[in-house]
Amino acid sequence: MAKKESEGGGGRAQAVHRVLKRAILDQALSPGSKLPEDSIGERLGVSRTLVREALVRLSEEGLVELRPNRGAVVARPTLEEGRNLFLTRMALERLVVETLSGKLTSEQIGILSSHIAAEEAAKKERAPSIRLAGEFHTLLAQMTNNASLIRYVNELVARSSLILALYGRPHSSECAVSEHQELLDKLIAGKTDEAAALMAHHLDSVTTRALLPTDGDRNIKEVLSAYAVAEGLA
Amino acid sequence: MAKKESEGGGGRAQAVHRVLKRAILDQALSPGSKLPEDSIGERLGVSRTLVREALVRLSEEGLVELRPNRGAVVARPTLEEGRNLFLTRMALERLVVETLSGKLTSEQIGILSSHIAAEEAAKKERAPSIRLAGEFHTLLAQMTNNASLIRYVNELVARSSLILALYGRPHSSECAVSEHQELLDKLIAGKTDEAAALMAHHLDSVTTRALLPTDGDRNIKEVLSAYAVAEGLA
DNA sequence: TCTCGCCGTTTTGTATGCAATTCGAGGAGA
DNA sequence: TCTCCTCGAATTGCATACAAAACGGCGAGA
Repeated sequence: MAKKESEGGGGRAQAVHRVLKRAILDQALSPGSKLPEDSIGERLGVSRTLVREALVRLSEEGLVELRPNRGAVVARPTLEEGRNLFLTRMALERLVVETLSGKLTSEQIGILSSHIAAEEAAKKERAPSIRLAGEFHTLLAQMTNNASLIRYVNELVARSSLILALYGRPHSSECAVSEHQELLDKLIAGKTDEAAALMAHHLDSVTTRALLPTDGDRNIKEVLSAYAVAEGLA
Repeated sequence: MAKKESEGGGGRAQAVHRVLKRAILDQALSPGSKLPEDSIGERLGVSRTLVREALVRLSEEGLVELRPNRGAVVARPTLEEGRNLFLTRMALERLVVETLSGKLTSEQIGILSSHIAAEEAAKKERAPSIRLAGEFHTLLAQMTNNASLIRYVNELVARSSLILALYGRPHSSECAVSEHQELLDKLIAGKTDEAAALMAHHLDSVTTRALLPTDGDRNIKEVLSAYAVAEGLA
């Protein structure tokens, strides 16, 4: 009964997919990074065929951009795509809380509570805390038992990491852990509307706190100012 | 400027993908049909490699089930997945109408109106009318300019066809054309809440009218009764 | 100095070949 | 007759080979 392979899924293509996805979400591969089939396959000990399959999957999930004849890169969503993405997230996560409100089992509550504790513990380290914050949302989605909802929330949460990597403020704690705790309380209490409002506020604050400041104009200025100094242009 | 290829996308892999997707949505390939790589490739004049890529894409979209070592088949969502799917659809399409309400340009109104006219005209033919009804929803989503929203609505609408193919009543006109017209009217008038309610009702009626009747119990009984008669058992 | 175009290198696109697995049809044994 | 086993055919999993396209450097010409 023991599995020979290190892990789940099916074949090695899935494994490649998981490796790349993980690397992207950890920002070991940052948006815009090239993903050459050859070197990836060589490094992972598989042929280009499998790397290709993994890249196709990732592109379907929106984590990778496949440019015909020009190779794959880690996706670089625009700021507007980012905002739209959070709009979509909000619509879906509202469904999540509506589905879950007042219906959490004690086992589920335990899982969520300990997850929040883990978030609290990891608050100081940037990379893990980002991942854990995302996982809280996917964990919630998981509990709905709604396959399509789960898939989409997963994708959106994953892509949110990209957005935050690109446009997020360096020090914004993307998800205030306390908000997760509050949300959980409302869900347990079955206060659906309040929970939904909280979720909306929670996601909205991410976009305004971490994303908005300030609309790309500032980014351009920042970028240019660095060059200006280097060129002695004030 | 004239394209050599018959259509859009990029390479031939996308073309294969489109062909298969179209065939599935037209129910030329019905749920459960086997999709052997080499016969498809042979028929389409491409190698298994490209068919494989297309199948991977389709499986990511949820239209095809990829069974390791056992080939691909057209997906057969369960009834429960179906219901959940419509729940998800409702959440997303609510966002669509909220986004669009009161903001349709006259050009867009024209497009939608003529589409509704086309639906009306094709009302009698089963296959095209199903496709057109779906396209109305994807058309609306398209107009939001929200990339992720568009993608998900597209996927969900496509999968809805599968659901209806599997569990839909033979004669249920899945989307009453008049409801599309009403919805459009509300959107133009900017009556957001009414439009949202209408959309909710519209989708809900699909699940209850076409899907619910009646919860699988009846299906089992029906199926068994046929066999019973054949065996002289009542 | 700047631009354009040529050509070698690198990377992707696609087909094909071989090994591994599954499926199904007999056939032996009970 | 039923079950289980074996073996061959069909199909997938994966690697590799070759063709085509893009990238980059270099030199010619303005």
